[in-house]
Amino acid sequence: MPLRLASFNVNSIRKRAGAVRRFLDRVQPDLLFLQELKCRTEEFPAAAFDGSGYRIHAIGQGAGRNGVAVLGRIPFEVVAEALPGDEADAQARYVEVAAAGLRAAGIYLPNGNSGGEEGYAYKLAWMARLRALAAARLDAFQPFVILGDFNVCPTALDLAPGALPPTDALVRPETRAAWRALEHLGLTDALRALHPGQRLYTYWDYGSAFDLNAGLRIDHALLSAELAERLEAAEVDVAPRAEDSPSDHTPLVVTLAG
DNA sequence: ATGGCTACAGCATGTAGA
Repeated sequence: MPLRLASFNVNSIRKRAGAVRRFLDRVQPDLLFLQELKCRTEEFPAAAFDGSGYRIHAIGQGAGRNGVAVLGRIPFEVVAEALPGDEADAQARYVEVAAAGLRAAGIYLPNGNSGGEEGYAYKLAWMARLRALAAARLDAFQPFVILGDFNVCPTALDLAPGALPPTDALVRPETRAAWRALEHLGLTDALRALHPGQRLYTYWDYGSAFDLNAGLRIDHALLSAELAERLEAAEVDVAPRAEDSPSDHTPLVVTLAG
């Protein structure tokens, strides 16, 4: 049986519970990682998933910020609710599970455009901690995937021309260098590996950006070598972005051979 | 290169997103 993993930044789960339920019913991922819940853990609209066959583990945050979750139709064990070395960080940006013989980390990487240079430094520090974690997993030969909203356009191919200024935290040279440092540990960018040279986006700003296809590729799945060898498919599922009242992101779906 | 969106807290706008 292939294993299907998905990631979806929902921009408020309370607004998008219906969209997520439709996605689950249609695509049937084994594990789905959500970002930007924008609610407290106890406010997660779990009732919308009654009868779906999915178990939910949400890590919310107050003040309508951040928040991640994992929904699984296969057994999974939550092994971390914060990026290791980051436990004191109150921001809900990380969830890691053990399932189907692998480790999967769902992330909501800091945007880095707010809070001035301090805010940007937080993003780079977070990326450095993520790299240290990935290095430890790879050193242990642990089948490992990191997926989620990375808030990084890795190359010029990953954003519509002119969509962002070169000073934006999503494309700054230091951001891209930190992404490459992750890749160079031996991780495979699943979507890019199967679609080299193609302009594929996972985010379109509200307004006219979707109609103009002026998007960004900022949601990613990075695979360890064991999982890269099993990579069968990686697709952007654009359908949820075309619905009424959508998230500004749309799901990324990765299929691994069983 | 933002906020012309959108969401949230909370009740007037400010913050954040990317």
